[in-house]
Amino acid sequence: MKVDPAPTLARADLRPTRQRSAIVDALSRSQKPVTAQALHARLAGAGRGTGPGLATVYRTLQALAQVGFARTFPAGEGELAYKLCEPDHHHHLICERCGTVLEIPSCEVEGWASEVARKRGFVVHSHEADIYGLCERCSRRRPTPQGVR
Amino acid sequence: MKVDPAPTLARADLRPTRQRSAIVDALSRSQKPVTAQALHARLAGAGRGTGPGLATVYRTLQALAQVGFARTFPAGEGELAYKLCEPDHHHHLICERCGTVLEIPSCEVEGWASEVARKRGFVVHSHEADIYGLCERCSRRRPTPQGVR
DNA sequence: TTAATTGCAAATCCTTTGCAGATTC
DNA sequence: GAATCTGCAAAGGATTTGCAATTAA
Repeated sequence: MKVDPAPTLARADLRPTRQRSAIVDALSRSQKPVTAQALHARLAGAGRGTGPGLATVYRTLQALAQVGFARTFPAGEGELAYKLCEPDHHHHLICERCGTVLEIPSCEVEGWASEVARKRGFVVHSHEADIYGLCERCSRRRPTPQGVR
Repeated sequence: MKVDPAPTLARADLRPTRQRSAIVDALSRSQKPVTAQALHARLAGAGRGTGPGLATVYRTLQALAQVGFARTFPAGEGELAYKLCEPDHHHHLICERCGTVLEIPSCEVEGWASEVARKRGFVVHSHEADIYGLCERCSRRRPTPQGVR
């Protein structure tokens, strides 16, 4: 799923600095949500002391999430993991074993949502729907599950 | 929605202490998710210095959530809000203005979920689906929205 | 009597901020 | 040049933990 960081940064109205590009690049290589800490460690390990500072990682992820180019998932205790994604409306298929997240573009939940809401006098603004289970690869193996990291 | 705290604690396999009862009681009176901090403050204010300690509030909420008698919602930055709820499968209608959360017992998302998952080789374990919007009362007024508190 | 529970305060630990210097436009 | 970024280190703030005293079973 690797992607050229430039267009993403441009669309998010962020200057394409070396640090930000590295962050988006690393993020785009991951099928799983990544925490700021993990991303920071990963980038520090790669470029021999040349990775972005932790503060920059946080600031960038936050900026991406704010414009909808990244979504946050709860990870561990009090941590947030980020995953790059399109700002369009979509849902997620989340593997509980390996943490992989797939985007589901189509949405057939609309009807159900508005119907349920109407019955109780609610006006629908939006909805979220995520599916948890095992991805194809994981459902073929047996062993121990892992958390989203 | 007030409820007798005893059965809930019993079902959660927690000894019904004065502190825990107070916590469950306070929680059951709220239609909105409440943070541990807020709950602690609320209980301290009520009983004139006799409220449960902050640590106890955290421990109790955590225990309830673990057995499924409470659900957590993200609140503010890095905070969690808790709401008492049945451990059965259900979804939520969340008012973005006043923060009220209604449980929706019926679920018509099953079919959609398994169909979408099957197409990508996923095995479904569970799913979440929450609807955001305005509750009846709020949709009739205009003014400023409030966050979940 | 024994095991669970509480409170307090100290310790954790993720995340945010202030600011001077470096970059991008 | 002006407006944005970065990095560093110092907060900030919610949550967890250790431990002795208290309470439920």
